[in-house]
Amino acid sequence: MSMSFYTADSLKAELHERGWRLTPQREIILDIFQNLAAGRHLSAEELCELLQKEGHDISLSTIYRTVKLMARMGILRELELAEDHKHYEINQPHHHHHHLICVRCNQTIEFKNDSVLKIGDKTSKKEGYHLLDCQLTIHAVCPACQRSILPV
Amino acid sequence: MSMSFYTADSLKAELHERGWRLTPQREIILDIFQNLAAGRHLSAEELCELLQKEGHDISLSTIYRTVKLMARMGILRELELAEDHKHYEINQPHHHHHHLICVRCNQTIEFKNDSVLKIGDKTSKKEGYHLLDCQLTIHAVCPACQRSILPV
DNA sequence: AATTTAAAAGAGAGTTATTCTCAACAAGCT
DNA sequence: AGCTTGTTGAGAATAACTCTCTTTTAAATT
Repeated sequence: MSMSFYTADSLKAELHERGWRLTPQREIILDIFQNLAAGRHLSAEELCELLQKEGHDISLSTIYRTVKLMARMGILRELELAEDHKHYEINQPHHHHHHLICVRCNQTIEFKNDSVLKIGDKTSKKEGYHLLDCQLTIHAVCPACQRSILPV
Repeated sequence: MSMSFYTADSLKAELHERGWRLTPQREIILDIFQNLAAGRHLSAEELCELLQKEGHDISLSTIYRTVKLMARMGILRELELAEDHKHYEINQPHHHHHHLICVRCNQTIEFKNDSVLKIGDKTSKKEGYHLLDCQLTIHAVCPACQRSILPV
């Protein structure tokens, strides 16, 4: 199972294992995600704005590269919500949750379910895979949209 | 729970409920997916090629519109595999399966698990949502990539 | 501490999946 | 048969993301 908390040091160690480097940009981005409210996720654009608001000018290229890197390391979860871009959030088993998405209005509800991670663990182990993240995504129609006559 | 099989007639009925129409294009695309081998999925481009091979010239615009429509109706599942485009497959509870994806080489394994659909059912019911589809996606590192020294 | 070297950042161009626009067409009701 | 309005097709437009290439810099080595 993936680690819960990364410090700058543990990130540095893991990067060095692969011949990579800890840069200020990577440290700052990790910090942003770790201080985000539980369950809050960001798109690349949103992360860029948030960084600028905090006085960090990190290029979009670097942001895209970094979130993808961290997702591949298991530090971040890459979410495919209903919008046309990805979202990222910190990957912490304690706050592990899933998403119920309305395909019409895109309203999204987070929910927890302990069995899911167990299934993910069991399945990846069985195939010899090293688990990074598992997500249950439910596509459905919310109560409001069921009622609406509009063919949205 | 969503229906298993759509005929041209049941598709027509469901479209008409919403003031929509059954067109030859929609009928042909439904037919393609229903005759696809179990578990086989197509991207919009692949679907376009397959249609052409069978002598049906349906524009890419229509293909994109149709698969999205059918996904929103619960007829198709919209899959986010590791590639940079979506895949679609027929949504049949009997053949309901999930995906284990290697984040490094993108190799994907399909697996079944009966609990997942139950969780999806229970969760959507609890929130008053009408279930269309639920997918468990596991991101992991495959055995080969764990062994490889290359930092892919 | 200075040197070295290869990874990473930044800037902006490039790519590509997907959506949008709008005129022409046609499904299905009357 | 005619009418209404949803749908198609063609291509332009959009936007998320990646790539390229030069400059910078982390960090290992001396």
